[in-house]
Amino acid sequence: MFSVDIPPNQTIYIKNLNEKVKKEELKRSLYCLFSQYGRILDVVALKTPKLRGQAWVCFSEVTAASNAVRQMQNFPFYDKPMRIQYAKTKSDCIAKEEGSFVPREKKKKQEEKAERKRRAEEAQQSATANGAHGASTGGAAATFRQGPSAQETTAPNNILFIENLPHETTSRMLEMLFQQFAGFNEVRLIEAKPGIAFVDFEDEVQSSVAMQALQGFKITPQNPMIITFAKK
DNA sequence: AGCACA
Repeated sequence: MFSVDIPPNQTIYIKNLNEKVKKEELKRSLYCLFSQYGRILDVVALKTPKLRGQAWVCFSEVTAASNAVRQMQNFPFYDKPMRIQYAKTKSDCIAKEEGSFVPREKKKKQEEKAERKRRAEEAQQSATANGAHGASTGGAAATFRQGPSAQETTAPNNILFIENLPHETTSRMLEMLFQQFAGFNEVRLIEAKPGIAFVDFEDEVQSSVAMQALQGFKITPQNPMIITFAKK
């Protein structure tokens, strides 16, 4: 029942992604988010009906994938907790690095499988009028730590207030994290007060997107960042 | 829920 029965893989499979996010942005955000665990070789996301809301992130090391699976499990990403497993098969980009890549066409079995699946789905669709069991357990939420919901007490602002940063944080590092979001302007570290920063966006909608996406992001395992709107 | 590589 648990996803543990999938053997470790250099590639992680992520589902329950927010389907409203555009593909390119999604890939960039995932890249940025997961690059803390190791070198990323590729990020794959498709918007086809069967594959939207899912993505694959290919690491150069299995250990990186393992850490990502554990530590980013249920991470709130664009408002939805990510569900992460190892991928079931080897990614093409990995096979290419190993030199074991075979352009897909020798794989008749998979094609047959796919067609059988397709037929089964068609048959099901004709009989599908129901089918929704909301089993979203907010249960194991202790696997990641999120900042307090102080954003409820502060009005939206185009400026974000970041705290709980490791003291070694540089503005370069924060830029790498935040510049992927539309409307990003600049990062300001406060030398007098290490551990906090301000991040400017064009408007509060864009700052909100970044806040949601990076809330709880850990630059080090001990430092989930707490993001709130700056006070006016 | 859904495991691909356009």
